[in-house]
Amino acid sequence: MPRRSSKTTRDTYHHGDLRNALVKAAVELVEGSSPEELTLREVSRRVGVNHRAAYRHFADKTALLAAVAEDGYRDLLAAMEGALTTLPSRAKPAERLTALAVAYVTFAVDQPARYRIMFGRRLNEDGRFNTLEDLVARAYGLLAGELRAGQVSGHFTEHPVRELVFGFWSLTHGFASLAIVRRLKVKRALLESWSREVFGPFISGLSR
Amino acid sequence: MPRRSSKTTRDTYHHGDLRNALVKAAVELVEGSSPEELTLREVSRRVGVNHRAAYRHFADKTALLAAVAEDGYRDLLAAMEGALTTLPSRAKPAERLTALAVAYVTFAVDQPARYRIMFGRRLNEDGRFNTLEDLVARAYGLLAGELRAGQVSGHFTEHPVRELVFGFWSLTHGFASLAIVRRLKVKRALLESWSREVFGPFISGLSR
DNA sequence: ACCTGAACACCGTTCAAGT
DNA sequence: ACCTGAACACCGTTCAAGT
Repeated sequence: MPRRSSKTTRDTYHHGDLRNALVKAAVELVEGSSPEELTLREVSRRVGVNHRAAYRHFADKTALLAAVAEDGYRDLLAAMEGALTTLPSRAKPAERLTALAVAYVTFAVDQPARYRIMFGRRLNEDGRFNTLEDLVARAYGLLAGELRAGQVSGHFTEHPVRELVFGFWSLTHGFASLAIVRRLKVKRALLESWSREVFGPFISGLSR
Repeated sequence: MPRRSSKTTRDTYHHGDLRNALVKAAVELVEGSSPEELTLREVSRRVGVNHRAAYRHFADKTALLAAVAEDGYRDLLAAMEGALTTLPSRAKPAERLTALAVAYVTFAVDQPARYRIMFGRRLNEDGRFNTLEDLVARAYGLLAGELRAGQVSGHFTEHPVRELVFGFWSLTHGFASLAIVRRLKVKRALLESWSREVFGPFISGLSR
C-alpha cells in the first residue's frame, strides 16, 4: 500500500529512482551555491531520504561527484555539438573552432560549480568511473576531427593533431576557469564577443 | 622562565612566530597530500599548538588558504622573473614568452596542491586579502610588459595588450591545470619540451 | 596579549537493525 | 533488496576561561 510522504514526491517505502533523484538534487544544490556546499547528507535530505540510503547507489562521496561530473560532460558535449550544427555549412575551419571555443566557455561560465566539479579535482584516480573517461575521449575526438579536417583542407598548419588539441583545450579551459574564479573579470553579456577577441590571435596561429 | 616542549621547537608559552609557522606547516601538509587534506586542526597539531590559537592570526580557514596562496603567488612570480633573467639578451619576444610559459607550467606541475589553492576557488570574494590582488597584478604587469615590448619592436600583432595577456594566461593556466588533474597526461621529464610544442603554434599566432 | 578546553553543529563512513 | 538509526572520528567555529 503506497503511503504519502509530506516532504517529497515519494509514494512508497522504496524510492524507485533514487540514484537519478540524488544526482539531480546534487546538481541543483551545487548550482545554487558551490562545490564545497555539496554534501551527501544535504543531498539526501533534499530527496527526503536518510543519508545512508545514498550509499546504496554511491560507494562514497567521490562516486556522487563523479556522477555529477558525468552529467556535466554529457551536457558540455551536447553544447559543443550543438554549436557546430547551427553554423552555415560553408563555415571555415577557424570559424568552426571559434564556435566550439565559445560554446565551451559559455557552458563553463553558466554552470561554474558543475564545471569546477568536472575539472577541479582528479575524480577517477583509482579507475572506477570509466564512463567519465569515455565522455572526455568523445570530446577529444570532436576537437581532433575538426583540427584534422582543417589540415586536410589546407587551412591549418601540419602540427601533430594531438598537440593542437591540447593547446586548444588549454586555451578554452584556461579562459573558462580563470573567468569562473574571477581572475579574468568578464561580464556575462560580453562573454561571447570577448572570448572571440581573446581566442582570435591564438587560433590564427593554427592557420597557414 | 622558558620551558622545553617535547613536540616542537617552541621554548616559551608564546610561540613567537606562530603565523609563519602555520603557513609553512600548511604548505608542507598540502604538498604532501592535497588541498582537501588541509585543515586548521591538522596544521595546528603539526605546529604543536591548540587549534584555537590559529584564530589569533587567521579569521577563518579561508584566511589561512589565502596566506598559502599569497606565498604561492610570490614564488610563481619569482619563477617567471627568474626564467627571463637566464635568457640571452638577444632572445626574441616569442622566445621570452615561451620561457615564461614553460616556467609557469613547471611551477604549477611541481606544486600542484599549492597551485590548486591559488586558482581553484575564489578566495578574495569579500575583499579581504588584497595583497593577493597586488601579486596577481604584478604577474599581469610582467606579461603585459613582454607583450607590449614585442609589439613595439614590431614582432607582435597590434591586438589590445589586455586581450593578449588574457589569451596567454588562459593558455598556460589551462595547460597547467589540465596537467594537474591528469586530463593532459604529461610525463614530468617531457614537460618542458612538450609544453613548448603545444604553445608553439598558438604563440606564433601573436607574431606578424 | 596570547593560548587552551569544552561545546555546538556539522561532515563522511561503518555497523547492526528494521520493512 | 532497500532504507533507517545510532555511533565514531573527524571538521570549523564560538564562548568562557586560563597564563
